[in-house]
Amino acid sequence: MVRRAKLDPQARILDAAENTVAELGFAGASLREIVREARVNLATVYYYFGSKRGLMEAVLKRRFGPLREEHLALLREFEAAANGRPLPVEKILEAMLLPPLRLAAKAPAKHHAVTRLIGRIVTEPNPQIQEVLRTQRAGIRIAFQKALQRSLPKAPLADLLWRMEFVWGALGFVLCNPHKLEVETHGACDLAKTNEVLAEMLHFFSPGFRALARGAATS
Amino acid sequence: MVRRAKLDPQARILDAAENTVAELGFAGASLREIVREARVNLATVYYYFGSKRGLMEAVLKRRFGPLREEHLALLREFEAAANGRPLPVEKILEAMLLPPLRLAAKAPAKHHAVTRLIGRIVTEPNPQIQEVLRTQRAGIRIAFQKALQRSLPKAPLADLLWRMEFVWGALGFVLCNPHKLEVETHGACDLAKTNEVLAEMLHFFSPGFRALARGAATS
DNA sequence: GTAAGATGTAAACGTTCGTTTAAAACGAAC
DNA sequence: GTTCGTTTTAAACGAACGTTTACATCTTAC
Repeated sequence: MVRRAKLDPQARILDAAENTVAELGFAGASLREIVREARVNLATVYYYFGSKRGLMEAVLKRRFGPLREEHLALLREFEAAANGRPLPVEKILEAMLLPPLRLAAKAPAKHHAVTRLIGRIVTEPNPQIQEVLRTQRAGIRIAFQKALQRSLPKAPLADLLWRMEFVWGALGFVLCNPHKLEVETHGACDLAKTNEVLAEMLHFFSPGFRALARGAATS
Repeated sequence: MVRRAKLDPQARILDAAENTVAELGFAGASLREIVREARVNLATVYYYFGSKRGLMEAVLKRRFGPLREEHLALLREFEAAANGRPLPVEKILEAMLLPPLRLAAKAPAKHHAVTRLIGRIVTEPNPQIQEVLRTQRAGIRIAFQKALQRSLPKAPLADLLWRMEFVWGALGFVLCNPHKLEVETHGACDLAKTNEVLAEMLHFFSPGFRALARGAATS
């Protein structure tokens, strides 16, 4: 809390906004609540960010910019190591899942703000926020789709796309409310154990993708 | 629209509230917007539902009550047909997935209100709403967990719980914004084709569960 | 020291929110 | 036709919202 005061007002506002949005959603987070937590004047938000929407965009960009880079970097790293061969689905899945999971684990134990922020976008109703997210994540979806198509050339595109959506959905769901997850499973599911979660997801999703290796699923 | 006027004010309010919540979320949906669409007076909401929260609870209960019944009925039906033998995971998954998917397909083409409502709950920030949902869905989670444990007795509980969360997450995600789904996949993913979606999910998830048949996943 | 530009603040703007009040309109019973 | 309980309505309440304005306070340069 003492160190907080040393940060620029900008950073304090962004942190407070992230926390509040994670807790109350974009519509439910009010500027007055945010500036109270950030210990700045209400007008300061407008000085730095222009409007509530501007602040929310900044909140999202601060997290999704680096996340996007990490996604792409990991994919490129794996592809470089593969020497031109198609990646196994496990590696593609790892590149999809690891960056958000790492972000989740990095967050302080009780404050899953980042995590819940990421999870929240899945169902964000506000069309303006949706648009920001869409542009922020442009390219990511396509990069992974291309990688999967190379890895499973015989798989019908529709099957691949459906399965990608399922993976994103499962990821967003567990990111969204890690505390609820932990409670309802009586501690069996702990999002903080990154490697464990990643392993669970890889073991669960890989067979489903590999079933497509020989072409369309039958029956 | 003409038929709408024949409905009780209660039903009109519930319909309007469902639409508005689906579009704007619980926090974003205002009573004044709802009563405008329902063509009733603002105070009517308080006469029938007591408060905004009461209305929201009624909106949720109207959908989740029958959904819950359908879930349990389907599970019982399959178990009756199995004559005491454990259900194959495909049947359990079908009982999990089919009721919401059917509800989604039943909705009029352009108005995916029910669908998006169900999807929205995944990340609903409001703790009060969360509590309503938790009680509404109590039992469902456990019923499917029990069925899965019977079907895959050697699978570690934690693995089963994780996988169940992934399934719920994937389902919620595709329910949440079917239109976005259709656009971003250029029409390849159409939630209205219930059988197709169900088949995709079954083919994707079953292998992941079956991999647990012989015990814990290794590596 | 002072001028100038960047940064911070207090106070108010108009709007919309959830909620309440008190009275009007209605339908069935006698 | 009057009474009584139910349903509907218009109007207002205080509070909170996003936003703007005008004014203080700093920092830096000359």
